[in-house]
Amino acid sequence: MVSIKDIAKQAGVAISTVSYALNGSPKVTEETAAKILAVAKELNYVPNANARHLKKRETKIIGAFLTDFSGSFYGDLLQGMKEGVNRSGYDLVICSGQQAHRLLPQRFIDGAIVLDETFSSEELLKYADLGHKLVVLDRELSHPNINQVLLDNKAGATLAAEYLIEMGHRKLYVVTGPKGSFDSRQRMQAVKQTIDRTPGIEYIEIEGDFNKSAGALAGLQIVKEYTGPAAVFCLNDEMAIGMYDYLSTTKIRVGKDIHIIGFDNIEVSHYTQPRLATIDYSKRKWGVLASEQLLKLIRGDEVEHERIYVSLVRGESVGPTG
Amino acid sequence: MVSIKDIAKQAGVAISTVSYALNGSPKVTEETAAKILAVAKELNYVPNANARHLKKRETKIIGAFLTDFSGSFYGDLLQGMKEGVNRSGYDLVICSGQQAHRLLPQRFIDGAIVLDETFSSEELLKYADLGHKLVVLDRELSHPNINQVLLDNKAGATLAAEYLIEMGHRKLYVVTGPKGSFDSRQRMQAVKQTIDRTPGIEYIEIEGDFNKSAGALAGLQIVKEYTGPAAVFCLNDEMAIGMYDYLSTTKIRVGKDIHIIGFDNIEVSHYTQPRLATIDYSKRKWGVLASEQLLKLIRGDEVEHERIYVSLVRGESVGPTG
DNA sequence: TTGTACGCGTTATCAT
DNA sequence: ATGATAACGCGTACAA
Repeated sequence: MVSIKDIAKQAGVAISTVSYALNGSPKVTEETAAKILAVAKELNYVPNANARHLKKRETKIIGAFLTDFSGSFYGDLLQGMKEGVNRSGYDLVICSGQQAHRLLPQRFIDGAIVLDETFSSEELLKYADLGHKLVVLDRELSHPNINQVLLDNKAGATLAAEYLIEMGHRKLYVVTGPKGSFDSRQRMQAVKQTIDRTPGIEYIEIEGDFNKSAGALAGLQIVKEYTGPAAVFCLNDEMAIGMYDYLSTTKIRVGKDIHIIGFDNIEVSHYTQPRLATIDYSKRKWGVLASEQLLKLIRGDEVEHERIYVSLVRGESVGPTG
Repeated sequence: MVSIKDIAKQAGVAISTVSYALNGSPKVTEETAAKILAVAKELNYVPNANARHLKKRETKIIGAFLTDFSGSFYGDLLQGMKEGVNRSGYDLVICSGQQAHRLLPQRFIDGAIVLDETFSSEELLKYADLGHKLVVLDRELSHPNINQVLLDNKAGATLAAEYLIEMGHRKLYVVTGPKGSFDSRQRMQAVKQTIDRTPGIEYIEIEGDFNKSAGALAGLQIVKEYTGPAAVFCLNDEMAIGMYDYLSTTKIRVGKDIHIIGFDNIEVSHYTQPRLATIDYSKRKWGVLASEQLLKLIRGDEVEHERIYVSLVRGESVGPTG
């Protein structure tokens, strides 16, 4: 590997001169700088990031931590994050799994955006205490080194529940996310509040986990106890899709016998028959905002928690009470 | 930040002793080692990866380069890669975009898996020349530091074309990928060879780019010149989905008037009505194999190019000639 | 066990 | 005003 030392030798100047020249410092003559640049190119010089980062104590890299890489959920979100960090000369890398956590404390990245239920809050707080900067998208955490950019779950869930009620439904299932999920908890709360405001609603809760299979299982249960039209709020689209899958093996028809609404407006939802009603929000903006907040934290700017607004997408998966 | 120097001071030993102890070297008494470990924990010591990597000249991190983060295409593939690298104590990070290329030459990662048409072969060869290890999933490149793990495009495309012909179709459209795409080229070649073996096939090529919009445009063209049943081989599922989208706005029915087969068996395809016929392969295995090959390259083991086998998935999107 | 050179780039300080 | 010298960041591993 060629280092600045090699360049210095070749160009007949001091090591520091090479460093200054490569960094465009005005401390070097244009002439000398040009010569050094030429030599560097000739030797195929590439700076060793590890050496630079060791000295500068920053890497200009941001990490995004996800539970897994599956589903079409993350595309736009990550795209947004990348846009946000690139704009400020940072790079984005996506990581997943317990093992990869080390990248943060070992200073491999300058900060992290976390959307990973399995990343414990204790661990996050520990890192924050050590001075690492974090943005969380899936929980509430109070710490000067942590910023939150959360979905407006309550608004979304309220919209969904009101929509079902508006369409005349009086028997209302909710298929929840996993026990520990912040998003799930918030959405459930909002549903309950909405129902409390409307007399005569029958409310049944089915525990899910945000995966397709949970939706299928919930579908099975609902069909088993089927007595007449029912409405279901799957707390995310993934589970709604799972429920479609299961129902397609029965004679129960979505939008007629069972009315379903989801949350997230993932891409697959566009292709379901009938079109799944759901709650939409801009995943790209979410990503951009999250990365901007993180960079502010890193720069030491003032930051306040942010919220991502949502809207209702109607679909034929919810019809009037039959 | 606390460094081994702080630990050494606190524990009353030499810096090198600390380093040995932390790395579990037998050169240190169990007693001393225990004490040092205790001090390290007490001080919340975390090694600085940059310093270690600077010295060891390796990072134990592998990078996967993708064109973008969109679509449900990558999930299993990345999961497979992660499994593969984790098994050997490496971590995986996902990168996208021109900017992020720097991670490789700057030695931020020990090697890269590339599935990104926009990453030029010249650039890849340049890095390979500089000694960096690469696995490519989307092109053929001959270099001792580069290994290929490619789809068996020819087998897949042949299966697809033969399926359409078998079902009685004699007018055959192919919607291609972008001009530079290796996969697209290989698939087209195989289709042509298959057609050449069967007399009386009408063959029409429509240029696409592997995106949904190209499929929609191709659909438009096909409908415009529609005279009777036609079969279409979209060289990936994404475009097939785009074509479905467009056709759903017309009175042309998939599987009756137009018969469509795709390639990739992405998740969305399962939810199309009618079910899209396509070419399937294990994306997870592809990822595992790619990472294994890269690690072999890094270790300096012998490696040969690998191939991922494919199979036909029948679907109601292809019916008999009407 | 310990002292120390080393990996490589940055930058403050000093000499010309 | 230019540019050279050297300390520094932190962990590793050889020599003593």
